[in-house]
Order: sequence, then structure tokens, then C-alpha cells
Amino acid sequence: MSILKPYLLQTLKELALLGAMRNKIEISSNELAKQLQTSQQTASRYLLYLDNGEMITRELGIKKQLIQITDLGSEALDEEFSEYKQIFDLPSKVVFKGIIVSGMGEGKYYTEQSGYVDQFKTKLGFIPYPGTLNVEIDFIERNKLRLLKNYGGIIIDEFTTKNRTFGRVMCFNATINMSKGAIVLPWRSHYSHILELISPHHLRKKLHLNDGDMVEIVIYLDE
Amino acid sequence: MSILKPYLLQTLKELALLGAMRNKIEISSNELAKQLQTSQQTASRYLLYLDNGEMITRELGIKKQLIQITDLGSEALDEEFSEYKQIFDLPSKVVFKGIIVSGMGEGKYYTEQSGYVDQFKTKLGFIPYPGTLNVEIDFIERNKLRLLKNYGGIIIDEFTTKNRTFGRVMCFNATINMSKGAIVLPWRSHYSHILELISPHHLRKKLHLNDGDMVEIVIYLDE
DNA sequence: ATTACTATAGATCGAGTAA
DNA sequence: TTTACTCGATCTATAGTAA
Repeated sequence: MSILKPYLLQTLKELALLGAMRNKIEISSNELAKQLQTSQQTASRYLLYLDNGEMITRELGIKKQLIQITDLGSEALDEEFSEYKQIFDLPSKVVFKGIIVSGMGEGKYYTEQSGYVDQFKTKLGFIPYPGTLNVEIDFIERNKLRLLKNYGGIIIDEFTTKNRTFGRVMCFNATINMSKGAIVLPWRSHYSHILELISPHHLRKKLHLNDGDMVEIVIYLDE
Repeated sequence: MSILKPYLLQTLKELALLGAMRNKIEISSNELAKQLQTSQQTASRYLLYLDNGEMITRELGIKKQLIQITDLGSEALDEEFSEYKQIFDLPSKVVFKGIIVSGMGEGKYYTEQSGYVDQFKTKLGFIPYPGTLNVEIDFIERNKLRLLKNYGGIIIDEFTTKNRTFGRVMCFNATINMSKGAIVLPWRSHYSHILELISPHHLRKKLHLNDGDMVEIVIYLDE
């Protein structure tokens, strides 16, 4: 049992609320059942599942049992807590997971235009390594992209060369697998399922990334 | 549907992570299913349940649907978040609910011993009204008592009179229904389901308490 | 007291499919 | 494409009870 079913996570949470993360707590299946508003048998079964999944340790006496949450159990709770922090603390960051894909090389062309480079330097604080790192995000997560655009980021203004016009883009400071960079969203364009990242470093090389690798991108909203 | 089943709360959480607390999000039951790692039918059913429970609003188009979390839904998530905060943020206070019961009068004897009274005055800052107010807590909550003892409180040392020895006790500043006082835990003794409170005032009289009345006790750890 | 098994009742899931 | 129905399969809950 690797990923915890919702009702088992809730049970683990109740145990944590009773102090089982810091100490062994003495609790009978009947008492837990009362807390969970279910039957003694169900509470007993849940404890067995959690024990099998190594989320808790138990010391069974003739009466009661001493229960403590394991490191694995704490991690499960911590992950859940992180998600709630993301929901409520939002203004600070948005997290995407995605996989590395190859672009069509046009990223290099754009990121070398001095009209963009100068602005990147003053507004983002770095000169990007030529090219963009393209990360394909889960289709569903484009909802988060809409959120970003609504929220607003760092604006890179359009400019014109003697040949053509380069459009406005919106940037957000971001990290990819903890490395500093920024994502770049074309001002006009529908929400795509590809995120384009720029960075002062050659990310593929620095992070040893290949197509298909899973990466985590954290986007910072508070500039 | 008043209280949310665990799997529905998880679904609500996923929607919130996709931004549905701040905006309408566009999502198909199939996409949600993928996110929840379940079937399209189940995702659809969950959305119906959440809609019926007024946790979300939906606008169904010919494709997709626009979903936003209602105030009721936000509250449900916020409550869950609070519980996680309680687990992870080191608690600065512990809350008990219990009912007033009568002791056997020995509280008065102890709280009048000058060996205790002098220490109460210097370490707690008040001279207790003679007697203890006894509050019976939910049996399961004695786990929280263990937490308290591990955490450590204000120590009142043992002392000896010409007749006998009075044992060490541990105190915590506390309020009972917002009135100032302290709880007193005998150093040796197993965790009981009775809390003994002392206070500068005659609490029964001041708060018009009778046996069987429900009271709330807040114990402060940071001191 | 307990914990936790068995057996059955009940809830939930998802393939198939209509609209 | 969608959403969401039906209904048999599967999972979960609990009464009864042994240890």
C-alpha cells in the first residue's frame, strides 16, 4: 500500500491530532471509532491497514494499544499539509509537474533578440542562456496557467526591429528542480500545455535533463 | 449532506489546487478523473455529490463545465487546513472540553497548605481560592494530557510538614470559560480523566457553574 | 475489558451506453 | 466530443462473536 486512501489519511490525521506524531498514544479501537464516528470493527480494520502500510507502529497490550505515527506516516501528512498550504497561502507560489520535451528551436532565436535580452536583464536580473527549456504539463493544469495570467507577472514589452515586431510576454520567477529561472508566457496566445523556461544556465546540461524526464516547476507570484 | 466524506473532501481539494477557489475552472469529468486517478463516471458522480452538497457551483456547457468552489466548500477546506496546522505548528495551547463534577473535598485541604500556597503565589502569581474545580474530560483526551506532561509546565516542589510530605505537582496556566486559573497535575499519578483547576476566584460562583455543565479549558504552553 | 475474525449487508466503482 | 444513467462487480462496513 503506497498511496493512502482518503479514509486512511483521515484516520492518520485524527491520530496525529491526538498527539501520535510526538508520542505513543494509548487508544482503544473503540475510542478511535468514537472519534471517527464509525464502528469499533472499522476502526480496528483501519489500524490494521495503517500498520500494514507502515504508517503507524503498534504495541498491543491485553487492553488498549500504544500507537505512534512512523516517519512514513508523517510524510504522508506533511504532503497533505503542503497541498493545503498551496491552496490557502496561494499568493506565494504555484507548482507544476511536467516532462521535458524538445521545442522546434525557435526559442533560441527569440531569446537572442537584444530587445528581449536587455529587458530580461533589468527586469529578471539575468541574461538567459540562449534557448528555452520546454516542459509539457498535464493538460488539466492549464487551469493554473489561467490563474497566473489573471494574477499578473513581470511584463516584457514588445519591440520592433527593422524586420519585424516581437510581441509582449509575461514572465514569472520560477525554479525548475530548485534551479533559478523564469517562465515566459506570450501575451496573446491561448493557454498551451507547454511551459517555456529561461534561465541564466544551460538547464539541460546543469540538471542533466533529457526528453521525458519529470521536473517540478515552482512559480513565484510575489515577485 | 452536511459533513463531507473523505473522498469528496479530497476531490474538493484537487479542485482548489487547480484554482477553483478563486476562479471558475474549466474541466471535464474525464480530466478530473485523471487527476484523481479514477474513472470518468466516478469523477462525474463526485461532482454531482459536491454540487448537491452546495460545495461547488457548476455551469455545464456542451463540452466541459465551469466549476467554482462555494463559500461552504471553502469553509470545509479551511477546517481541514486548521487541523493540519494544529498537527504541524507546535501548539501554543491545548483545548479541552469537559463537564463539571464534584470532587471529594480533598482539594480544599491541599490548596490551603501554606507550602503550596506560597509557591502558587510566586510561580503562578495568585493565591488560589480554597478548593479545586474538577472537570471530567472525554476519556480519549487523556492522550493530550500525556502531551502536556512531556511538554513540561510550572513545577511546584514537594515539601514536608511535621505530619507528612506533600508531593510535587506540575501546573499550567489555563482559562476556564475565559476566566484565569491554572490546572494542577500531580507529578506521580497516571493520567486521569479529571482535570483539577485552581483560580484566584471562586469559579463555581463567579461563572455560575453546576455539576454537569460543559466548560472549555484552554491550557497555555508558552510560558 | 480488549482485538479482530467471519459473514452478510451496504456502499462505491466503472463498463456499457444513451442523450 | 461531452455528462451521467443503469446495473453487475468489487470494495467497505458492521453485527455477531471467539480468543
